[in-house]
Amino acid sequence: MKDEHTGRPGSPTRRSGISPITVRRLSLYLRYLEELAEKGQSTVASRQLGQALGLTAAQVRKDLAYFGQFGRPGVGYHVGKLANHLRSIFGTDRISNVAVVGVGDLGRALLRYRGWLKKGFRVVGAFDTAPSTIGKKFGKVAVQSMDQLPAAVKTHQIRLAILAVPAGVAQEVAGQICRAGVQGILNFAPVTLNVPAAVAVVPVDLAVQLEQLSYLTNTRAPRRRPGNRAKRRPQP
Amino acid sequence: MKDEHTGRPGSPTRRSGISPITVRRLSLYLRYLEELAEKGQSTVASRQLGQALGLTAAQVRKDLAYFGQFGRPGVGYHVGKLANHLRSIFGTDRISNVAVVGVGDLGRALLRYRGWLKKGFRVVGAFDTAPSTIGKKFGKVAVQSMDQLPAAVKTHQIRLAILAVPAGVAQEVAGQICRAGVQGILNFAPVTLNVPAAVAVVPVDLAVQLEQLSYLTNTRAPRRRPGNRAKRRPQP
DNA sequence: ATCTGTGAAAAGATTCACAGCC
DNA sequence: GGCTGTGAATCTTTTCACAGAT
Repeated sequence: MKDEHTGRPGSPTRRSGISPITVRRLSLYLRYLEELAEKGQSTVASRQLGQALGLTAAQVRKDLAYFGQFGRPGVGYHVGKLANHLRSIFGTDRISNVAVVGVGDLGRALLRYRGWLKKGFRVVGAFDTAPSTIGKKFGKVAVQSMDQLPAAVKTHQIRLAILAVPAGVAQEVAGQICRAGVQGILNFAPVTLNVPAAVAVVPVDLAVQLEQLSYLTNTRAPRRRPGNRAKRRPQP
Repeated sequence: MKDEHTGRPGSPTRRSGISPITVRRLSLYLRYLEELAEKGQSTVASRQLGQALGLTAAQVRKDLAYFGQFGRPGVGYHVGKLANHLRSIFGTDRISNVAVVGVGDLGRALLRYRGWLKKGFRVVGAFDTAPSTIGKKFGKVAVQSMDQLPAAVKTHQIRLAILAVPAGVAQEVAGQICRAGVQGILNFAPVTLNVPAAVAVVPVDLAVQLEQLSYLTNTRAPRRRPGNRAKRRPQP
């Protein structure tokens, strides 16, 4: 690491020592741990975790060893404790308030989604410019006009914004979001945003994912022949 | 690469020589090239491409050199030709038919989205089990019952499915999709799917992305101090 | 002068393999 | 027996740097 402050291309904005790719896996661990907790399993070995997620046991151990020693040799990891530790790493051990910006079809779907709280997020505001949507309620929140965003960020302590506006206005709206004091943007618009280094962006471009998928099906064995019994395996 | 056929953990299902991480960047290149094409720019240098997407020029050249020589020294890459080549790599130079499975809020949003065609995808079917949704139309397609999926896959040559069902039934529904002959699944359900090796899966878990974002805002400089003017930079 | 393509070097991520604990 | 944590080895990805094309 040589470029701690600007977040330029070479070093994709790594502040702490944990790489983005590791953080993603940590998320998957947490998801699976929550599943285990519901089933009442209180302890889990790196082997089981890896198998469920399509990773090697060594990978799991390396990832988890990033922050101290959590496992007990001969036993494994304590499901509840490990989950809590992961949450504290993500900062989801306390609830974060979130704004949805752009209330088109996607924005509405996100507003109606009822799984946020369980994951530590609460949608406390929805914002759009279209007069036809302003005032309407989706899920539990009513749509406000964009110029109310800065005030809402302050009064509700909004940390994150979900950007679901058309590509053409995404950069401009992202600017407004940053100026309002939001710390991170989940970007559904198919453009690369330019934001101050203090603001984090995580892109979610459906077209990119579909192209990824299309590429995979394109390069795989074109057609499954009957009798060529394929083994099941967890997704990447 | 040592494990060409099973797609086990260690080798994340690499059939061709291009790594998933490279493929993702190729998608971003295409997106930006389409933008340039609209603006009428006919040629682009690795430097510009990299700058726009937050990558080094060398990275861009390496990625593009994966498939023959496309650039002209002293000039750059031809926007249109490069875009076409990328599309042919993704298999989006011809239109692929897609099914949406699970017509909740998210599924509906996806059905109404009007950007598919431009990217080479056409949603030709929607499937759900809930009697209340069957027969209803969203966007241009009417919802059918799940047991019609296999027939639809055959008659419409459906290659890909978008899975947008609740986590609890995702694995089971994924099985139906695979048995129907679909080659790839874009998985919005927050579970790791187990599918035959012949079927590709690309996961899109919103909670995972939000946790990623939350982690970044958690570990960044907690509050931007005025006067500490942050430079703008493209998102990762 | 500008820009690509590409070996070689550097950096990063994953797997191996085993000492030590339960 | 089973399991973790971790250095060392291996494999992958990125960056450097420059020859050669326009």
